Amino acid sequence: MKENIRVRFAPSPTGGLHLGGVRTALYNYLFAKQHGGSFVLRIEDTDQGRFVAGAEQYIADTLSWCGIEPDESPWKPGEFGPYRQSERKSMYADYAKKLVDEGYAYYAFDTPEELDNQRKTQPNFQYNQAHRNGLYNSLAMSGDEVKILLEKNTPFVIRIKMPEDENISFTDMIRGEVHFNSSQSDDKVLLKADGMPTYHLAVVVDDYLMKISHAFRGEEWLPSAPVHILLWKYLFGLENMPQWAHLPLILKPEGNGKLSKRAAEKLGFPIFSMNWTDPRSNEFTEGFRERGFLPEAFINMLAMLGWNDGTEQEIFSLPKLVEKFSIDRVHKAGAKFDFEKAKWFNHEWIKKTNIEILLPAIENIFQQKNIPIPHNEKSREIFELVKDRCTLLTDFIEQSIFFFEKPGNAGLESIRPKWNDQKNNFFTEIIRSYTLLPYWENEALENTFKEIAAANSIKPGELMLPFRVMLVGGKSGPGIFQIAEILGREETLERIQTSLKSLQ
RNA sequence: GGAGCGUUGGUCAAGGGGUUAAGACACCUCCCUUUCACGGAGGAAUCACGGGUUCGAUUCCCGUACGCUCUACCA
Repeated sequence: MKENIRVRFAPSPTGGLHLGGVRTALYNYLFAKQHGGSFVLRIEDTDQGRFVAGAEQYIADTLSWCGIEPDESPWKPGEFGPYRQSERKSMYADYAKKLVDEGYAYYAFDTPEELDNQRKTQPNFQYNQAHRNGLYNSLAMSGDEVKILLEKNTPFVIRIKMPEDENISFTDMIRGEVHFNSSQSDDKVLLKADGMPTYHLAVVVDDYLMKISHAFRGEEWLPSAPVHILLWKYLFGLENMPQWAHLPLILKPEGNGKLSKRAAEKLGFPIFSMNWTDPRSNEFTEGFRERGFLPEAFINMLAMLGWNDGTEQEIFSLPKLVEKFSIDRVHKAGAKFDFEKAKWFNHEWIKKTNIEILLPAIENIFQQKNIPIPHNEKSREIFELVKDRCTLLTDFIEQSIFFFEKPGNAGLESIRPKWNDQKNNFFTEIIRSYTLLPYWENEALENTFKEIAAANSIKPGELMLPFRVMLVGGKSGPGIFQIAEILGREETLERIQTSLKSLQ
């Protein structure tokens, strides 16, 4: 075990941050913090052509929303910068050349078109030991030929020369021993024609230069691990290689396969942490945050997708996760994402979070919808009353809107069929009694209501629903006398009166 | 096609040679509430298949099936 724990998260900004990416970041962070180490954020923006403007900021914002603060990042450089791969460009070519000089890699002059042709004519074509001698590279030609081509500035890539039939194995922190045969992998491109490294070269060089001790990434990287292992062996020595952990994938809920934006869209749930507009297509995607998720619930839900602490506990705060997390309890198998369960986590967090803390987010939601609400004790009281019925932050609107806006007349239609003079008289009398009520308070309201009902020989049950519809406009919600109490005498009486008129 | 990885209810999962195979989400029933939620009680539902090893496999081993990932000058 290395002395200094340094865990890196190296997202590509080409597609923004999906659920899987945030979970990788989270696990990286948990592991680093738990061991008193550093969480290093490095941006893999090697592929300039597909670089998405604004993605970097988006990644920063996401992590910040989740409460995950990197110890080192492009915006908070440590001593191992720069932290943006595009700014590290000059560091890679020398290592690639060194590999060529030592016989571990070679120049390849084949154009992409030529290779495309090979793949068309040979279904399972691979640039590997079986084919490389018949291709246009420095292994298949004389040293003089190579020199001439290089002097003429012929475009080239540098490829790793995969050894023949060599056993490559390493210990994955989640999967244990994993074995590969070197003949299975093709000769991956290390340095592209534009001088930029591919991911394969870049991770290894960057992880070495940044003294990374632990590298966690998605399971999709497992098949290319042997290339990375070899590179470590050739360049820096296996003893300096970070410990690997390949995290299981997050799968889509229906059918099988990796969770994708398409799948999420089809089933109507977010896949991005926050709203995201793709600058290339202008396509807008709603995020978990705007959908009404609490960051605490978001990371809690993510953490539990592939890990648990072995007890029955499911609700964990970030500090608790740091305390309890253990990489060897992470699952090997992928987990299907379940939006219902995600909502359950949010519901639990809303219920346990103090209204004072929730208030800014709630007010924000109302503001987004252009519904003005007063910032006062009464609002707090209202939200406290409806809190337990809200699964998403956005539910606060639906659950409490009638406190802030008068309900329309539409709801009255549902009670009109059973409406009669007897009920009309009852409510007329209610208005009179409520006007005279010394204390406008829940229990007094209920008692009076029942007394008058009894005096008129009507079952209270037949009157409660009409009363509710008059005040709220719908058939559900908190206790109706509690609602009336908060609404206040004036507003309550006015709503009854308006309804009575409408029902004539 | 090849390689790697995986497989406990519909979903997330605990367990890991002998268990009535936890718990959560979702679903159903009942209670609470003169509403709807919340809450409470209960219910239905699972070890992919076939061989070993063993007194005994869901658990260990080997196959098979199925699924996923990768197989780009993308990450």
